[in-house]
Order: sequence, then C-alpha cells, then structure tokens
Amino acid sequence: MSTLVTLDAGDGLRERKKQQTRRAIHEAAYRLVDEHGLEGTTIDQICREAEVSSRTFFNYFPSKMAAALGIPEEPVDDEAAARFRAATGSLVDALCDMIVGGGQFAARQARLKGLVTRHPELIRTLSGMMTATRGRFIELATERASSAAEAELAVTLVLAAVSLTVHNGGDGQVPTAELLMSTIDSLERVRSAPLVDGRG
Amino acid sequence: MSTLVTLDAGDGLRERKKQQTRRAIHEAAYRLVDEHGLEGTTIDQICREAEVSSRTFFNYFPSKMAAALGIPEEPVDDEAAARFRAATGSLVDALCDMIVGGGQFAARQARLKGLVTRHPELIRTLSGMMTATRGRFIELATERASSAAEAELAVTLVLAAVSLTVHNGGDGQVPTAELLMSTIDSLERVRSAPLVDGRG
DNA sequence: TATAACATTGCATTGGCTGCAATAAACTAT
DNA sequence: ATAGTTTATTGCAGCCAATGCAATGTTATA
Repeated sequence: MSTLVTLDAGDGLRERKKQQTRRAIHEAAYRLVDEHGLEGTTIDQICREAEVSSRTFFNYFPSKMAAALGIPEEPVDDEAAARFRAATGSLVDALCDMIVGGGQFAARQARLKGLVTRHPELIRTLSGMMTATRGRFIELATERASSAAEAELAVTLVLAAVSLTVHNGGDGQVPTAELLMSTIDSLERVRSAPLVDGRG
Repeated sequence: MSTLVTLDAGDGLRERKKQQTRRAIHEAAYRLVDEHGLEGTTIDQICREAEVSSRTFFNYFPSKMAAALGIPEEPVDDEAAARFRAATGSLVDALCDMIVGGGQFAARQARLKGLVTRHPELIRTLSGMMTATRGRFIELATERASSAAEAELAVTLVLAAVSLTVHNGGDGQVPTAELLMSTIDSLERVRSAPLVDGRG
C-alpha cells in the first residue's frame, strides 16, 4: 500500500529516474524530429542522443511520433475529466474546454503546433492518433450527453475543429477554447455557402 | 504518343495483365484482412495467395491497408472532379456528392464499410488515409469556394460527417449523399445541446 | 525479326517493433 | 547493515514492412 502511494506521488529515486529517462527520450525525439523531420530521424538516433538503448525506447513510447509529442499513457488526465464532469453550460463548450483548456493535450499544444507547422507530413500521423483517443472522449461525453449518438456527434464536431486549428495554426497562437468555439461557429456558417464559378 | 493513348484506353495484353495483377492482389488482401484482421495478415501471405512476389506487391500498393481497400493512385477520379466543377447549389452539397456520389470512393464504399465494421482497428489507419486525401479535396473545393479558408472549412465539415457515418455504419447501408447531408445537419444541431447530469 | 519498353522477380538492406532472459540498480523488512 | 524482492535497463534474436538495384523474361513497335 504505502509503496503504491509513494510511487504515485512521484517520490523515490526509482520513480524520479524513470521520469528523467522519459523526459530525456522525449526531448531528444522532439529536437531531432523538429530538425530533420519524422522520416529523417531514426529511433536509433534518438536513443543515442538520449543515451538509452533502443529497447528502452519502446518501454516508454510506442512510436517515434508519440515520443516526439511526449504523449502519455492516458489521453485524458484525471483533472480534466473531473472538470468536465462538473461543467455547466453546453456539451460542446465543455468538450472544447476539456480538450484544449486542460489535460495533457493542453500542456503539449505549443510543441505540437510548432512541429506540425514546420512539418506538415506529421498531420497524417497526428490525425490517426487523435482518432485513437476519440473513443475515450466519447466515453466521457456520454456521461453528460442525453444519448450516445449525441455524444458521438459532439465529439466529432469538436475534433473537426481541432484538426482545423492544427492545420491553420500558422500564427503561433496556442489554441484556446474560445478559438475552438469560433471555429465551430465557422463550420456551421459554411454549411450554406454557395458555389462560385471556377476561374473559367 | 499512340503508345500512351493505347495504355490509357486499357487495350493491349500488357495493360490487361496489369489490371489482372492489381485485382488479384486486392482480392487476396481484402479476403485475408477481412478474415484475420490487418495485424493478423502479412504481406507475404497476400502475395502467396495472389501468386506474385512480395516485391511486385509494392509496385501496386504502398501498404497492406491500401491493398485491402484497393485504393488507387489518384484519390479523386476525373469524372467526379468534372461533376464537381459543373455542380450547382451549395458548396457543401457538391462536396458530399463528389465524395460519396461517384468517384473511386463510392465504388469501394461497400467493402470499406464491411471491413471497418468487422475490424474497428482499421478506423485509425483509415482516418490517416482520409487526412492524406484532404489536401486534394481542398484543392478542388478552392476552385468553387469564395476563399481558401471557406474551402477548408467545407471539406473539414464533410469529412467529419464521413467519419461519423463510417463509425456508425452498422446497418450495412452504403452512405449516400443524402445520409451525409443529414449527418451534417445533426452535427449542427448538436452545437446547442445542453449538458445533462451524470449518473450521480 | 530486331529492338525498345516494361512487368516481374530475387537479393540485399534498412528501419520499426516485440519477446525473452540476464543484469544491475532501487526498494522493503528485519 | 543485510538479505531478499521488485523492476528498470539492456542485449539479442527475430519478424515484418518497405525500398533500391540489377537481372530476366515478356509484350509492344517498326
């Protein structure tokens, strides 16, 4: 018991070393991928830089991309989930807040944005990863939605907005819940946009 | 010159054999992936089944997933692009029509839907591939939109709806443009959905 | 029939990724 | 402090995906 508490709290030399290793791998991966791109970086390079064996690499991250972004085990941390459970207002607003306002995602937004603006190839991979977390978001959303279908709709809408801000994000601004909401408003407005003539 | 025309027209023994090889690889990949899942199928198995060398496989498809879905070189075929350029009405409607109404996508919808319903792991990969074609869609949309930003918004909205129908699609129905449009309508309605209390 | 074009293949190689078993370090309890 | 347990790290052996190159055989052209 006391062992578990100690580990969770982050005390202990062993735990500190673990965090240190994780951090070393992430920093090396971020730096190298930012400098040479994802394809231009091998896992062996990252390991050399971080001074760990390539076997150890996979004890911490499942892929290069995850290491570069420092993506954690759980896509939604407890604090963000708690805030979502206690939120008031509209479902979509609360989801926006949970995704960019707090949680692991927010802490990594700046790096994430920097990487994808400088290396657009990453977007494809990133999109696959976001899809993987989709399920977790829907799970949470279902707790506060009037139906499972509604939860799915809301999450899809918000993730679409996220992907837009990731694509557009040249301005270096870190996405906020407000930006996300206004993107969603734009998404709705475009529904009625008419066709215009081609450059004929 | 005449050589090129001949090849494009699809005449000639050489061209027929090529299509045959392509088809054999696709059929084998589809069958095996449907039976054993993506991870449970190796490219060598597919090649054995299709009676080609594994080197030949990569002359036709860049990945297992692409082979299983039979994804072609160009994500949008000429006919669908032409229809889009000639469309009238709203931008979003025209995009829906282009994506599911015709083109390579439509021809593969049934198989695609079958695969992902039976093997949800595929959704992640599929999402990455859809993102890859996103650029091409935006290119086309820009020709008929009043701004590049508007094109991006419209494509994002439609792709979100596509991913929803792919996720939900248990009913075996092939998505139509109408289904896509009604999904988009649902997306808009969910914007104002209120939060409900958790199971507390 | 000669020759140009090209589809197919084998081979070698690189890189991502995993399982297993050994080692060394950190923790626990006495 | 010591003995015993846990566990992070590592090396190794191996599978699979993917690419480049050069050789071979088949189809097209003239």
